[in-house]
Amino acid sequence: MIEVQAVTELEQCVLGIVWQSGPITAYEIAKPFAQSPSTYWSGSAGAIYPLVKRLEEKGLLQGETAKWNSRQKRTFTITPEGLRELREWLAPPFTPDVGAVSFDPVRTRMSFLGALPQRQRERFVDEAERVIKEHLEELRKIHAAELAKGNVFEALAGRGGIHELEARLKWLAEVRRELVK
Amino acid sequence: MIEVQAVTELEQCVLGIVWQSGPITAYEIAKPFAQSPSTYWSGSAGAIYPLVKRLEEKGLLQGETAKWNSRQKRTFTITPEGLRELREWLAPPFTPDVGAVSFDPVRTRMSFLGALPQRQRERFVDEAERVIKEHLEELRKIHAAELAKGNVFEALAGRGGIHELEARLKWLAEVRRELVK
DNA sequence: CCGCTCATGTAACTGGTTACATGATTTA
DNA sequence: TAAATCATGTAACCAGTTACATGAGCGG
Repeated sequence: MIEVQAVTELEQCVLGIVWQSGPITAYEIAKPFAQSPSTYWSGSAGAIYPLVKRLEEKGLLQGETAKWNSRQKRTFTITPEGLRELREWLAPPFTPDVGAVSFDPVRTRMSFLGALPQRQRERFVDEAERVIKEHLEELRKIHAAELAKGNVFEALAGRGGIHELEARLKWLAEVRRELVK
Repeated sequence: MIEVQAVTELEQCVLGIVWQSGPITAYEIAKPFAQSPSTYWSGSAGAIYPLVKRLEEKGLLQGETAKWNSRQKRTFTITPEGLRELREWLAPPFTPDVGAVSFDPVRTRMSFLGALPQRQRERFVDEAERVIKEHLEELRKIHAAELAKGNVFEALAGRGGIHELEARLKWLAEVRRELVK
């Protein structure tokens, strides 16, 4: 019986960050999550510090305590097994959910929009458009920055997010036409 | 001090289902989640049964035990407070994350695609396109069914999902062009 | 010297998850 | 009569969350 200790999506993602930016501290790993426009992961210390410890115990990360002025900090590097794990996560075959439609709070609410009176339905669409446009602007700034830094794959990923929000706006425009009809 | 017992997104969603389809059993509430193409919520008994009990305790749902042949089953109806809660969830102002970009496993992986050799990067895009197209086909079928049933808002929501996956395909086509360049 | 950032953790909680258990009803 | 579906729950688990605690280094 093979011991298949599951690696979570966040763990895989951290593996990717360490691959790209290692040696790196847990603090530095957490930062991009905390600052990301996506709210999916908080990037809190309570998530990351135990996580890197776990990955180290699994042999996917290698920790090293370095001195930093008078104090010391712990940096992590990806191991060969970690890189293998990362590549296995990245490369097909994918788990079934990879191609699935994502969770979108606006879409979820849309199903029940009939519970609002007509005027509030239109306000719903207005406000959704507004907040999405705000986020879109932020994504465009980040994307420009990634391009400038030459992070090709980060930039490509960012473009994916932009496409998603643009699609959401296009959809909402359709919804509005349907509502006023 | 006001007792603000938070209602989760899944709870709100269940509230919406009961509003639309009540009186309804916990079993029937769970089914659409379990069958949904989205894997975000499992729709397991372990999620729904305790949840409806919670909502009943909060006074947002009203349970009633009805006889069903020789057995009995418990059906739930939304209360006036439940409807108020539902409308508050639906109507603006939204919580900040509502307009945020969603979690997309393909996009997450894209950031680290540099860890794969060139040929596997192209295979990544191929496979991603393939699985997304599969899901898209399923969404289109469901959308047609919702339209046929006259569920306007369900159909509109479904269209949102279709737009999202179409945007993902458009994005991947761009990525491929970038990769072979 | 004040406040911000860097840095490392722990503690309590929780909203889900999977898996299990049971049994009636319906349908092929 | 066997299999699928309807129906209701519980138990153990767990990967995250928020909040707390601590303290050094640094820029103005």
